[in-house]
Order: sequence, then C-alpha cells, then structure tokens
Amino acid sequence: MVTNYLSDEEFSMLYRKTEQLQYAKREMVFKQGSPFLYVGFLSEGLVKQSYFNKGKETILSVIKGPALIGGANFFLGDSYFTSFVTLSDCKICLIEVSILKESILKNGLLAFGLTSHVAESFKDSILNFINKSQKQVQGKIAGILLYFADKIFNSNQFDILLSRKEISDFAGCSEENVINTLSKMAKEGIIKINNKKIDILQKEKLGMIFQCG
Amino acid sequence: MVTNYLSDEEFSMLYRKTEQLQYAKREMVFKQGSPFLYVGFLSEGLVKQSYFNKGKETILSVIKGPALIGGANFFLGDSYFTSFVTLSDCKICLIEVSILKESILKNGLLAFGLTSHVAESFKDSILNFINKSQKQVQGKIAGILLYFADKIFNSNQFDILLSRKEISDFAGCSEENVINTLSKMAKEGIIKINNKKIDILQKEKLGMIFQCG
DNA sequence: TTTGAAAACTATAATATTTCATGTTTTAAT
DNA sequence: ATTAAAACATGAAATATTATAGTTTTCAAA
Repeated sequence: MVTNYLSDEEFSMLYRKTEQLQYAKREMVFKQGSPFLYVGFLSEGLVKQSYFNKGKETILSVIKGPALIGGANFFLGDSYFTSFVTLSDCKICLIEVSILKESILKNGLLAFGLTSHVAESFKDSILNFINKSQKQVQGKIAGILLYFADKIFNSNQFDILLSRKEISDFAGCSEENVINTLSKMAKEGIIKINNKKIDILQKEKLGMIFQCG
Repeated sequence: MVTNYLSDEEFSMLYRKTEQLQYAKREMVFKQGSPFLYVGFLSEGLVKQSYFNKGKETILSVIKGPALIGGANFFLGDSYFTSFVTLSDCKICLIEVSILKESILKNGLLAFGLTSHVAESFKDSILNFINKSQKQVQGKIAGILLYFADKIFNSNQFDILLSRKEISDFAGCSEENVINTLSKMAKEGIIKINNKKIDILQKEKLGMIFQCG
C-alpha cells in the first residue's frame, strides 16, 4: 500500500488536504482528457478504467477498493489518460496532485512505492491484453468471469456490474458474441445467468475453456 | 533522455562500470525470466521486445536506438518481464542495475526521469494494444507498415526486419493472414513487396486502411 | 400499475479469419 | 554447388465473428 511509504507528518499533511467523497453507482470520477488534478484513493467499491477512442470504449480494468486510481497519470502528462467510472457505490478520497508531488520529491521511498504500484498496474493491463490477443472469444469471456469470481467477489455467484456491451468492450469483441457465448455456456450448464446475476456451476470446465480457448 | 538527469559525477560513475558491446543481428540481449542484472542503453540499431507464453510469442514493440531497454524491470521484480532480441547489428551499453539503483536513490530527478520514460513506454504498448483490439487485420498491418516507415526508417522504402510469422505475432493474427493481406495490398498497387523489402507506393491509401480498417 | 425506453436475447445472413494441404523460393551450412 | 531447413505463397474448406433485424425482458418514471 502506498501509505506504507509515508511518514506520520507527510500522512497528516496529505490527510488534512484530502476530501473523502461518496460516489453513487455510475458516476464519473476522472474523465479522460480533463486536467490531472487529483489522484484517488478508492477505499470501498468498484470502478472501471476505460479508454475512449473515436467513440469506442475499451475497458482496461475493473478495480476493487482499497486501491489507488489515476496514479499512472503522475508520469504521463497533464491530463487523465483514461476515464474512471464507478460501478457501485464508492468511497473515494481525492488527493491533490500538487501536494502529493511535494511529498514525492522529498521522499524517495514514497516515489519508489508509487512507481512500483503504477508499473504493476501497467504490467497487469499488458498481460491482460496479451492474454486476450492469444485467445478466442469464449476464452476471453471465461477469463473475465473467473476474474470477477476470484479477484473481485471471491464467490462463484455474483452480480457482474457490466452490461453485455461493456463486457464486449472489456473482452474486445462484439456485444452479440458476448450474449451468444454466455447463452451457450448457460445451455451447457457451465454457468447460470439471470440478467446480470451470474452463477458459475462448473468452474473446472470454465477454467479449461480459459486455458484452451 | 535519461542522461539528462545525471550529474557529471554520477555519469562518470555509471560510465566506468559500463560495458559497451557489439551485438550481431538476431542475438538475445535480455531473456524473459532470467535475473534482472542489467539495463541496456541501445545506442545504435533495432531491437524487438517480446513476451512468450506457452511457446507463443507476442511482440510488444520494435525499438530503435538511441533508447533505453529493460528499464521497466526496475519496478517489476527480479527477473526480466520480456525478452529483447536484436533485429540488426546493435551497439548496446549494459548498465549494472545495482549501481543504477544507488544513483536513483540519491537522485530524485533521475528517478522521476527514468520512471516517466518507463511509464511512457508502457503507455505506448497499451495504446498499441487498444488500437489493435479495435481493428481488423488489414488495419493492423497497415499500422505496422506505417510505423516502420514513419517511426523507424523515415522512408517509404525499407527492409522490414521481421519475418511474416513475426509480423503476425506483432499484429495478433495468423501468419497466412499476414501473407494474404500483404499480397492483396501488393496486387492493389498500394505497396510493392520483394521478400522483406517493402515499398509503400500509395501512402494515403494505406493511411485510410489504417484509419478505417 | 401502466408504459416506454433501454437492455438483453435470438436467429440468420454476411464477412473475416484461421487452418490445412501443398508447392515454391530463399537462406544458410557444408 | 548442393542440399536441407526455413520462410514465403496460394487456394479452399472449416470455423469464428460481426451485422442485421426482429422479439422479449427488465427497470424505472409517470
């Protein structure tokens, strides 16, 4: 965690200047292209990170608190590289970039910690893309379902907070393909779907599809 | 450039410990998974960066000197995340990680410079993947050709140093699809191919294919 | 509770991509 | 110069993906 690298003084400095906010589902936290003024500490909730290009959305990741969001922009220029939108109610602290920057220049460890965090999240995104680029749609979708089950909800039964369109923007395929693939999996008894509620019935089989597909 | 952030003392320190090496075409510089001991300063030549997974190669980027290679591993663990292989004869300085690390801890600016460089190259990779995920094969291949023409060789006539298989590992499609697409473009008079030598005849058209395809 | 819009779904047709089989050319080593 | 291996090429069949269009379901506002 980033806070591990802060002295008490630095922490209270940041904390005093910090605003903790409550966000509803589907609120924009940071908008791609707008001035980079805050980094967010997502203490509770789920957020999607996406990139928009010619009206097309690509979802880079779904992030679960506690986590830092927007940190990568520290090293990328003056405006947000991607958008962050809540998928559930969230609690987020906004930390002023100018203040965090001061702390970073004084505290090499904090800088290294932040950087490592940013690099890791980049690495995750890239591994995700590599994975997708080597798989067919059913494999990608199996991967997304397993990700939600194991990394986000720690349960085989969950409410996938993304629409079918969004799942397709995450997987990198058409919406119909997502719908078809999910229906087919349901027919084969691998999952049960009830709108956005998903129940993984045969996890090993789903794992196989992810590995092979 | 990274050297901008070094004091004279630091520079000579690094320089004394540094080995400048001559690499032939198709030599491995850093191997994915091996211990991260050196960062490379590629002063001359071309290098490909790839990730291997279950025997499948994914080419992340083709890098032209002068450039830093392997820097991202600073923030990613103890072994190389990707492999780097020369595509042409190259001159590369190997810089010991332990020594660079010392300099970085002492010099916040150097740290920030290195980090920004790393973040930028991650960003490029991600944009590249996003681009590919939204395009069909002809669009991806057009993009690769334009990249070589504009970013690497500054000429519409060049020797693409990748095999058809490698182009497919870069574009994310099958080898035959690359071959077919290139042949089709040649038949339509958009490019001329003679084995690895490529001549872009109708750049606007290629640009259109890149944009639309 | 009704109603209307958005989202989810389905089937089918059209398109794109991969795979496979086969043959040719190029390259590099002897 | 010869030869084996690798790279390149081609076309056709099989498969995967997208596009189109119409239907049903869901959800929230009136």
